[in-house]
Amino acid sequence: MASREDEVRSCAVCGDRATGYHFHALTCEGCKGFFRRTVKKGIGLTCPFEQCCEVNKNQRRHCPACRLQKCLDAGMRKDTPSPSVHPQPACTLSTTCVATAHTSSRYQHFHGPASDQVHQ
Amino acid sequence: MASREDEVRSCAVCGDRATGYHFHALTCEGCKGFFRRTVKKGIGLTCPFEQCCEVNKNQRRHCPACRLQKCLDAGMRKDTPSPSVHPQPACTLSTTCVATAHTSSRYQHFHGPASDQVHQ
DNA sequence: ATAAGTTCAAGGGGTTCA
DNA sequence: TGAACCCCTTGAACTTAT
Repeated sequence: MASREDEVRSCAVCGDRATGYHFHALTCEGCKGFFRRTVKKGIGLTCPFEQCCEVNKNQRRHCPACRLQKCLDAGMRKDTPSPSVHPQPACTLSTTCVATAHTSSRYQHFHGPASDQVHQ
Repeated sequence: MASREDEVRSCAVCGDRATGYHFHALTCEGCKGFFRRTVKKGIGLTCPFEQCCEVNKNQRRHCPACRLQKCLDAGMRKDTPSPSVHPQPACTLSTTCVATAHTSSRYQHFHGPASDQVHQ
């Protein structure tokens, strides 16, 4: 139908109108905010059913667990620099350098419910 | 190395198409701008991991700290030879350190994640 | 011709508040 | 919860300098 090149782009999670790429997936403002908040809280969500609730524009609010799951399935994730091979601390000798690198509590990651990522 | 004009010249930092030499290294427009801006700001970037993130065309935005590191490794520098301008690699002093590092001179500066926007 | 600097629209993450 | 807004970073295109 939409023949225009700037045809409506729909949210990869709920199908609503997408506003752009958010956390690596084309999503609407709603799912963008939902994902940000949820990941930040890092709480565990549980689907009261079988983890297969439908997630569309009208029902997306009904089951956060399934919505989050769909977000992840859509490829959403906090920006995690891809940790290449196993990190080889180049500066192992420099006390100063290593000290901060390793003891830093910011050393947590991977899509995880990590609190703060590489962000402002 | 690449002295042939027909050969595709790729950015020494991210592999994207290079547009020429910028700050003494063959780089793309993106890394050129990134380097200029970053050095100018002179803020400390901190990698949430271990300063070993992959830096390619698609991921270069994810970890500014590692991107800057790779710029330096590629030989980029402001024309002013005065070392006071750019960060002083903690590892440069140690031969061993440099030797073990998979790339070359890795450093890690930490002016604290104060207000920096280490973020893509 | 090259490389350094400048401009500016787009991208995208965070915050606010109804 | 999500629309609206804010603001920083990017990078392509352009201008200036050598």
